[in-house]
Amino acid sequence: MKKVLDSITEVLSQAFVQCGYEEKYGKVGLSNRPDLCEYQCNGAMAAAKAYKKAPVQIADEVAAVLKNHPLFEEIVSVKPGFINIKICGEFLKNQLQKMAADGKFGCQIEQKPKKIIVDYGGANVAKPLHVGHLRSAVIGESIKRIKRFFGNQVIGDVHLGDWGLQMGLIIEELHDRQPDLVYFDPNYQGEYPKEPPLTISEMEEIYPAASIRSKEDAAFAERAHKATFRLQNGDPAYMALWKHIMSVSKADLKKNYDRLHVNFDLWKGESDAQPYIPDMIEDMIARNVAYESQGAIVVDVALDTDAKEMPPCLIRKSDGASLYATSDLATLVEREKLYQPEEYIYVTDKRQELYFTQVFRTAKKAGIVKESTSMNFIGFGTVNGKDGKPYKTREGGVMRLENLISEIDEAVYLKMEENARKKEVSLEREEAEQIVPAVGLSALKYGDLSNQPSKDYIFDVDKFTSFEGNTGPYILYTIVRIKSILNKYTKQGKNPEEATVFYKPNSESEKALMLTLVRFSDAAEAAYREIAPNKICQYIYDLSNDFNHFYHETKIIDEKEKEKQEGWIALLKLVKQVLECGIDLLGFSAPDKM
RNA sequence: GCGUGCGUAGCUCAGUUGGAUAGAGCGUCUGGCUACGGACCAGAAGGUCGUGGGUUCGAAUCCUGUCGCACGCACCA
Repeated sequence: MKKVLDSITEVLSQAFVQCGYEEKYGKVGLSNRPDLCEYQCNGAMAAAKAYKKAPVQIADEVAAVLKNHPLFEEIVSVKPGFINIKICGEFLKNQLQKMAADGKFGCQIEQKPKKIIVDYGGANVAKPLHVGHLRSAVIGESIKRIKRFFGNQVIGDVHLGDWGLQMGLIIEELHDRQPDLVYFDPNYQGEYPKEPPLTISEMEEIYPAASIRSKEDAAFAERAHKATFRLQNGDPAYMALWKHIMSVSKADLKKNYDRLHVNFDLWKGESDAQPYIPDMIEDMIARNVAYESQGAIVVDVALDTDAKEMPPCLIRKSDGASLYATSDLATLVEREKLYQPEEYIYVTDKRQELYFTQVFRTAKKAGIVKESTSMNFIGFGTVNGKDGKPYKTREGGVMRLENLISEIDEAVYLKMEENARKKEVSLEREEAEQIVPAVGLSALKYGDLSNQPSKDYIFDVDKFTSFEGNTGPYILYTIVRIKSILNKYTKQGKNPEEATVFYKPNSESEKALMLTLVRFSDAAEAAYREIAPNKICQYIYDLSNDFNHFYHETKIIDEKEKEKQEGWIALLKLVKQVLECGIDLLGFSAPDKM
């Protein structure tokens, strides 16, 4: 469906041509003076120079031509040379009618859908999720949903850290605690047990303990390194143990990600890439892409155009061990073999930008990834506390994600309790248990996503969980309120489903709401194009505000005129759908009550 | 040292890619609402866009000098 801006631009462009100017000057944008107009065209000022005429004169000519055009309620030229436009309510009404019938609310879906792999999450097996994992999960999930909304085939991969030193640490710690386990008996020949030798809560305790111990006890650290090495060389006992650790940990991670409404299509990890490493490195050396330098194997990735120094990409350490880059490249080998995506998006901490530039260049130079494949790095900033420093626990330790969520949920619960007290109703425990996580999640995700991904932001529980202002709960509240009105309408014995015909705007606030509504596709497309979920937040916040403004001065349920009331119900439904669509793109959903 | 990013209201952030009087929220101040659609609404105060220069009809936005902060600069992930 054609967008409002395009329709107006088309008309303006024709008018410019008719007056003897180039078509390109007819470009129309949103007004930045809503008090004066809804849309504006600045082309007359640009044209003034080219045609050596006063801008006002040009604007006057164009506005005169369009004076009685049916699309406009008003079109005037003003002082320096702006053309100010208000569009006709009837046209707006028809536009909404089309928008409501369009499954994507007027968004232009990708003509040629792409296959895209989004690499996000980055959890480490056996280690608890912490604040650092929050942004990757939240931003990555939203990006995945946005890309998918525009028709692409998107594969989300958690890309677990499942092959590192933490495995050796756990194995050795377990060895010391339960030396009788068959995994540690060198003479054992039988099948290894199907039941895991440890639970998730044991593992949660064992890993940090082992990690601390390795820093104080050099001999233990050495043993852990050796165990890791043994595991990576396929020792059957350790492999059996590793599989148990994996399954226990994955189940727990899944549970935690589910709570965040973060769903991965693939649960691949570094270990999956290991089989590809030897051939890959050999091939890169054989084709002179990689070479030896100071005992290590490296790939030159510097370009003449680089302003900054670009160190070579290391793919094998001088001691023969592989690195993060090795595993990332081998992962690409596997992904190309299995999926051949046309685009990659990595969502990680922005401090890794240089590193990923190296990996991307290496992948292309080595021919692992085609030149035409786009490889994007979305780097996010740090989650800080109110002091502007990385968010920590009160004791100064790493903040676990679980605790962060509990902190938010607790704040939400207290607010709900307080509100219930004000209204003098009691808060049903069962109801609260359903609502609190939903509201908490909106607070957490909206608080994160409303910032630009690349910027650091301050994690402020009070601000995020506030039911007022630019927050997740405020958006949810708006949706819940609409649901409540629709319920009331149903209780009058009417069916909201039958209210499908829009009514032309008859108040300023109603028109403002409609104008914001038709802007959805612009906001969503900008978010899509720029990989910027914060644009969705900005938009749904505007829409919520416009809606609240409108409903405040409109008595919908008491309206006697049937057509008008039905038009409003249709409008409400569309606002609700668009808001729900918006929060779904952000990765959360609204409860029925709150 | 080299490089990258960022400096916008007391605080947290926007700013449609060069347009009119730089916008929101929180906080502060004033007013409305005994309401189950008020977790809201109306209004006020608050700014030399870090700072100096340049480009042009026009700059928070582009170029440049400078100050401050954060981050990164091959065998960690």
